[in-house]
Amino acid sequence: MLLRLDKRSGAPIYQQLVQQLKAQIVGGQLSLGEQLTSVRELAGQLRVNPMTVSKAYGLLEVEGLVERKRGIGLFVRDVTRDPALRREAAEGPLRQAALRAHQLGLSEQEALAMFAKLYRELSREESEHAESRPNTEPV
Amino acid sequence: MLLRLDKRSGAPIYQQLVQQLKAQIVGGQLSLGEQLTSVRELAGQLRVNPMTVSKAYGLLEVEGLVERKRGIGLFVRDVTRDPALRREAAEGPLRQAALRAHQLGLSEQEALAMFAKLYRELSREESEHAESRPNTEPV
Amino acid sequence: MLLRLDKRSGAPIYQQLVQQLKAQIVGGQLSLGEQLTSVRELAGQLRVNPMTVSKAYGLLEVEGLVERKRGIGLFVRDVTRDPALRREAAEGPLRQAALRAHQLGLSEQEALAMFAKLYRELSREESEHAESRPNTEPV
Amino acid sequence: MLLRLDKRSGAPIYQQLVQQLKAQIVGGQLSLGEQLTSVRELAGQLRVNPMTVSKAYGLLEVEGLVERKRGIGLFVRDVTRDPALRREAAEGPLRQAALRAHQLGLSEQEALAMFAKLYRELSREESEHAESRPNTEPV
DNA sequence: GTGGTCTAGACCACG
DNA sequence: GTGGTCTAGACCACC
Repeated sequence: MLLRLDKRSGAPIYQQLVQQLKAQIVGGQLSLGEQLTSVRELAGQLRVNPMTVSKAYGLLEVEGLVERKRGIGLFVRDVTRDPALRREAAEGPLRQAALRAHQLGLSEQEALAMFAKLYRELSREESEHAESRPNTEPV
Repeated sequence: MLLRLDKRSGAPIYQQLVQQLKAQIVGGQLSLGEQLTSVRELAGQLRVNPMTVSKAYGLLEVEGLVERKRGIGLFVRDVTRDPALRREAAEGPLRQAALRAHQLGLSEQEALAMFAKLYRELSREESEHAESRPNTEPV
Repeated sequence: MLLRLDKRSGAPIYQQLVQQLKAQIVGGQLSLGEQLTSVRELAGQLRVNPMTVSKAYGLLEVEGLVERKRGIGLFVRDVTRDPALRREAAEGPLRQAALRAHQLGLSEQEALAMFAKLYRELSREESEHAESRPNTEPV
Repeated sequence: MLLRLDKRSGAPIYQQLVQQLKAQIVGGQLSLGEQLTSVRELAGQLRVNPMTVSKAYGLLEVEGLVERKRGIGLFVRDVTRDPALRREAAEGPLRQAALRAHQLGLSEQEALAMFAKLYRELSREESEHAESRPNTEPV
């Protein structure tokens, strides 16, 4: 699970977790039946209070995106992965970023170049993840 | 001033204002010596309490980006507009957006297309603004 | 914490708080790691609105003198306690007082005597504080 | 007239003026019948809006410390100069200064030494004033 | 329990 | 008209 907390954003941590986990479920990065990292381990990796992780997981369960198997863990449920929905879910952060780039006076070309570069970095990081990635930041 | 509040983001309103205003100052959208929209007017436009706007303005003053002229208003101070700084300031939101797009399983191409479209919408909105200022949101 | 608000001074309450707290931190009356009186309690003791105290605390945080631990409280950060800085920080109010004494035509001897007396009263008050904390003003 | 504005104090300028002028009248630095510096000149010297000086003068007149002779200027009226009153009037700023020194952890000895030094500087400045002092800060 | 944010509305200082 | 301060009270996030 590729999660990144933005301490400067001002948004509550549990909310950042919910949004990112939800995105990965809807986006298929977390596949049906996959087990979520345990509360304690994730809390350790993110250096966050376990209650915070627990709260986020709780909200995912309430929304029906995740299923709790007692004594075992949380698992991703079957979920509509409608491409239109996914694009819609991406719109908020993208608009936010476009706004900021615009306010900063970056040209469309500059902004697009930066965006593409950052996107590729993420892809690269995750593939490295997949190979060997025991227990360290970033998650 | 093109400002957009994201009620869903969880970040405090005054902080959203600070970040966006700071971006416009550094980005040159608000030029040196220009007067900021008055507290009361901006509060009215954004349908927000004047104290919230005032708090944001106060923080900008503390940071030295803005100067208060008593009884008159707030004015943009001289500020370094180093392009490198601007790109750096844009990085946070861009990375956030790239992350979300990636988590949602959007391809780089899809994401870039959406980003470009949103950026252009902003440019269009602002130019329309300039022509005829209908006294409505967005600001 | 020995804090005294001067209602007649015309200076905003939050600013009086900031200056006095800053002085105590730099002066070592509030030691490293010590927890500040909670917003609500201090507000109660000073008979002031909690937001006013909170605003003062917020400014101390912005200045880096104080650290917020979420859900726990505010704590004094490590800070240079250079004696020269302390004397410099004392100069403002001392000059102010000297000026007023001079303007009122008090001789140097008279003024010094009054100053010494007032200083000793403060020391006495604080030591009494330490022994038995009667839940009353002054703080 | 030896007047000093403290921009950092947060107290309104006109109030600082009132207090200092009042002190000089009660203290006898401004003697009976003496004419106050004109609004415009004082405003110029202090680099302050004339309305601010005017407001201060107006309040002195209301309090009966000063008399307006139309077309000529303001003059100091006869006023009780009870020494006890003068000491009382000095107490506020002195206590303020003692508090700050105490909060900063200055010893009584240190504080007294600083106070004495500042007091003497004022006396010296004023005597220099008396000799030749056309139009520059400090007033 | 901790601090933080926001609102609505009153009042002040300054030009 | 400008910005600023303060209050009272509601509600949130985190431990």
